[in-house]
Amino acid sequence: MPAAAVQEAVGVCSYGMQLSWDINDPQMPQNDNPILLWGAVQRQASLPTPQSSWFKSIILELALFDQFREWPDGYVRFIYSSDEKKAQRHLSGWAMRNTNNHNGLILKKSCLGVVVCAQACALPDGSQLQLRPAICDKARLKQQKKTCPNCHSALELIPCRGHSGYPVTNFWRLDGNAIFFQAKGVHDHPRPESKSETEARRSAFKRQMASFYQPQKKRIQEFEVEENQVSSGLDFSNTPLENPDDFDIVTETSFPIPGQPCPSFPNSDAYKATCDLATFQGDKMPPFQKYSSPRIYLPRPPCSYELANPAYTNSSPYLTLYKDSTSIPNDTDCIHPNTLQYNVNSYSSYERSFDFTDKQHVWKPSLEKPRVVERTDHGQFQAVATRPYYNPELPCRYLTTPPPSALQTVITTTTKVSYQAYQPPARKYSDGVREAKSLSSCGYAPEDTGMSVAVYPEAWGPPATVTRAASPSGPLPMKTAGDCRAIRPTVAIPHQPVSSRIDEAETWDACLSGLGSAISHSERVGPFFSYNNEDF
DNA sequence: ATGTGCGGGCATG
DNA sequence: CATGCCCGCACAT
Repeated sequence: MPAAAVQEAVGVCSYGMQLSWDINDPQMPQNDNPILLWGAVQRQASLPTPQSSWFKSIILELALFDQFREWPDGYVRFIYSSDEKKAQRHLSGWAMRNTNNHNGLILKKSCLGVVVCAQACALPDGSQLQLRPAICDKARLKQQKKTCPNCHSALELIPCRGHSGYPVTNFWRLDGNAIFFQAKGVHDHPRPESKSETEARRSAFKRQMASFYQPQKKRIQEFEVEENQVSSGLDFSNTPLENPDDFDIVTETSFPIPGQPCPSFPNSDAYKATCDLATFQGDKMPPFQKYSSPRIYLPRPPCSYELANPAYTNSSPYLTLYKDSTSIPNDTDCIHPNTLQYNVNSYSSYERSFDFTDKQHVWKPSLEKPRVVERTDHGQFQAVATRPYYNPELPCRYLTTPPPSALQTVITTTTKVSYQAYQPPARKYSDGVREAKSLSSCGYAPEDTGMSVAVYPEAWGPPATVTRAASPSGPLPMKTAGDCRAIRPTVAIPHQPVSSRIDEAETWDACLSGLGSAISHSERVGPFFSYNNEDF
């Protein structure tokens, strides 16, 4: 998806965030005049002419719609194209369940949180279990009766209390050719496994098991006899394993070992099947447990990692690996440096936000436990900010402008405590910011896109304040983002030195070539890039 | 079996 | 009245 990558690369925050609207507004902003829009983009961004058609189409797409975000967090708003499949399905990486808001026009979903090991046991790689809560109520109850695949202690559902004590809510609204998305609240828990990951593992698990059971029929029958004696979970410790090698379906590259870069992205059935062993404990399981290798039941790559060397540069295997096309990240979230701030602070965000880098660079397991909530005397859960509260509107070029009044009004009038007043402890905040700064200036967008694009907001040319062009007849005022120099990107190819000073013309050339290479690269590695999508 | 969306109903402030 | 949340139902995957 070149456009998504480019949108992130050029530092465009989000289209939705630059217009003032609220999901409850009777009239949603319209942007139905691409011609005028293009003119505005050209003028305000001082784009060189003529532009190639592909560039124009990308700019238009970027200007008109946001690229889908799988992990929205904070009080954010996006406007997706009504053609966006994931938006049509109201997908989210977070486990969101439908919530009746008695409004047929607006679909409301609330976050279910994340399922963790009640003992917060450390997986062999140092990470911790973060399962996706089942959306269906019955399935979720069933899920909670299971045990941790690692230590067999109980599973615990950490509810989301990120919206003034209530779960984070997401709102979806189809209006014309746009799908409006609005999120309220900041997730106060680790990310669960994404839906696509769950589905991928599930299908892979079935395939793997199908191929496994076929030649092992006789043996499986024997296993099942014993398995029935085991109540639940992955407790196969009492079952025999005649030949462990027979069950070593895990590739050597399936899991990054702490302190050791993972050589390739585990985009294989073996990998997925491995993950299934971790979390699908309710399924019929072959007796793997006896095989002591942690590879057997490790879940997905670690979720609690800290960047061991946040100031690393692109002297890493990055170039080699992306050429190899074996390790392409999938999440288009939070690409631009602005969002790094909270991603770095989010101890669970590394998994996807840095899905690329955490496989190529040395990470260290975080000692931080995922228990981000504790009960208060009132039986409520209280956030114990394992990452600081942040206002996502601020890093998104709203540092000089107040949040949209409409949103503010809605939030303050529909919650018990206004979010402006919410000030959880800002533990590690300064560290996170520092890391973010390091990251944002380290030379390239470190996480995903799988493209060779570097973003240097501070290096953008003459300030060309771009106000997102909306419909001239739009009923709502335009958000004037004073710092929004989004359409004047400086994009570099990764092998270019970060610090090299180039004049403006060269900058623009680099931009174009960078975009071009990005697109060609993204196309080249499409199948890998879409791992986290439904079409992998 | 599970995910998803819809909508009734109830409680709360 | 908005909101949160429970429930059942129908339908899709």
